[in-house]
Amino acid sequence: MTENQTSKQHSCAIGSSSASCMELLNSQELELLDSKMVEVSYRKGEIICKQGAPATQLMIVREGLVKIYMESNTGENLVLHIMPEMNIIGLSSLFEGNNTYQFSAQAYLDTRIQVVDTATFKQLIRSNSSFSLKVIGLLAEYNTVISGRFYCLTQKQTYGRFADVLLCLANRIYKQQKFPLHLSRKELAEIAGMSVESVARILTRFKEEQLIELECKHLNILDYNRMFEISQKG
Amino acid sequence: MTENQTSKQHSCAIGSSSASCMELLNSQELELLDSKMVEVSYRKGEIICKQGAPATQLMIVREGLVKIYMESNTGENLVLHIMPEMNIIGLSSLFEGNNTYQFSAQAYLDTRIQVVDTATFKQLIRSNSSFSLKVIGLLAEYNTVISGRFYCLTQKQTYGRFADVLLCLANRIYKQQKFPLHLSRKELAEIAGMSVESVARILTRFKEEQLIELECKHLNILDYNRMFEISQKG
DNA sequence: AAAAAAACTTGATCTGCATCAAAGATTTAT
DNA sequence: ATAAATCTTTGATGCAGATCAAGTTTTTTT
Repeated sequence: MTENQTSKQHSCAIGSSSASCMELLNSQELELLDSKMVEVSYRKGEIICKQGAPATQLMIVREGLVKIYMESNTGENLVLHIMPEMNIIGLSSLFEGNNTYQFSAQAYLDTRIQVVDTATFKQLIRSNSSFSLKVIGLLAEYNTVISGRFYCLTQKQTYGRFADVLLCLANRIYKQQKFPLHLSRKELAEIAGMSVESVARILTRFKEEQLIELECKHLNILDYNRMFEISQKG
Repeated sequence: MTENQTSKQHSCAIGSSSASCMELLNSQELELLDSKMVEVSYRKGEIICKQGAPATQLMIVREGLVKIYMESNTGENLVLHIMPEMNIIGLSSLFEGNNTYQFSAQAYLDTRIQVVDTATFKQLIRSNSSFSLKVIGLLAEYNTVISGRFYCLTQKQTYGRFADVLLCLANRIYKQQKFPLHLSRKELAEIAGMSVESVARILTRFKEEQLIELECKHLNILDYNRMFEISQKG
């Protein structure tokens, strides 16, 4: 009996692929890229790009962790995506008639970014079909990530969404069941799309039920299976 | 004084671009495509592809209107996207490790679809860089559409979302302020992400306030500006 | 044309979660 | 070390919108 496919959705904001598309470029193309590219470093918390600004360049994350989010009039942000290294910010402005960023980006950690103008990037796409195919793959993956989050934040309720976030941190970022919880309650709330108070309540509940252990800023998922179950049930 | 960029978001499920990427193919490539392609017709309401099924092919919408949605265990669907002709279903399965569709597709109207296998499609991407760039543009646009909907369905409340839907129908589909309302309340509810009862209540309210007129299945937006305002305020 | 089924409307109730409020813990500044 | 500021927890309240229920209209079937 196969599990219902629809239950596989999770709100993890991080994609699973990792290979860089840059390694598909030949030396000549790399040279072009190098000559056009600028490297910029951001400190934790700094804004990398701003919703509404002209989208003339792409930003390649070389190191760090970046939050891609939409700002709302109410000051509450919607996190679309979290990007570790080897991801590209701004691919969606490669479509005609999209001359401004529809999102902002902020560094979660100290982050190193390579900036290229869209024209150069398009030139690389034209000249190298493997590169182009890889970019399509990346965009396709971003689509999948956002759709998954869309589903979870609209269909699951708070406990399921929060379980998702914990599993995402464990699986995609730290790759172990015990990990340091650098993110504040506010940041967790933002990712899970809920209020800070809800996060606090859910955490205490999870502790009570011995699903997790939380000491000296380290979170340990004690019962992975039940956590997974909660994330699935919604 | 420029308007806040964030207020420009709308939950319209339909993109704005229209040009086909097929017209960028040369005669040889078109020949290859023709030899590999199969055309299938679907009646209104029929399922075109199913979430969880192996994603081995792409479907080009040549005529009609298609709903792209995610199914949930509760039977409530999440509409990701509505595609008129010249759109491609399944581009997001062009990413490695994505071997099943993460969505279902259903014909809103009688629809004509051209089916191509992913391998052939990838071959075309490799051989024709303009085509490839256009595909990237399409994917980027889909990203934008889904992000916009994601924002609206999570940040706006029912009246704003419903105003969005009416404006989307008027602007993107019928291209006039008075249009036939073929969609049932249930379908409208699904698109706007709310219950059927809420749709009914909002419609009567809009009629009371003389924002719209609804007679013999034709909806007329009487006060476009206020409708727009409502959609913005959320 | 009558009966059955489906779609729509309207009011009443319920509920998940946000918001408000206030106390306790931790971090930062002095 | 002490004070100030920020973050976190916990309880109380409020509300948007879902669900429930029952009646009305429209469509489909026979």
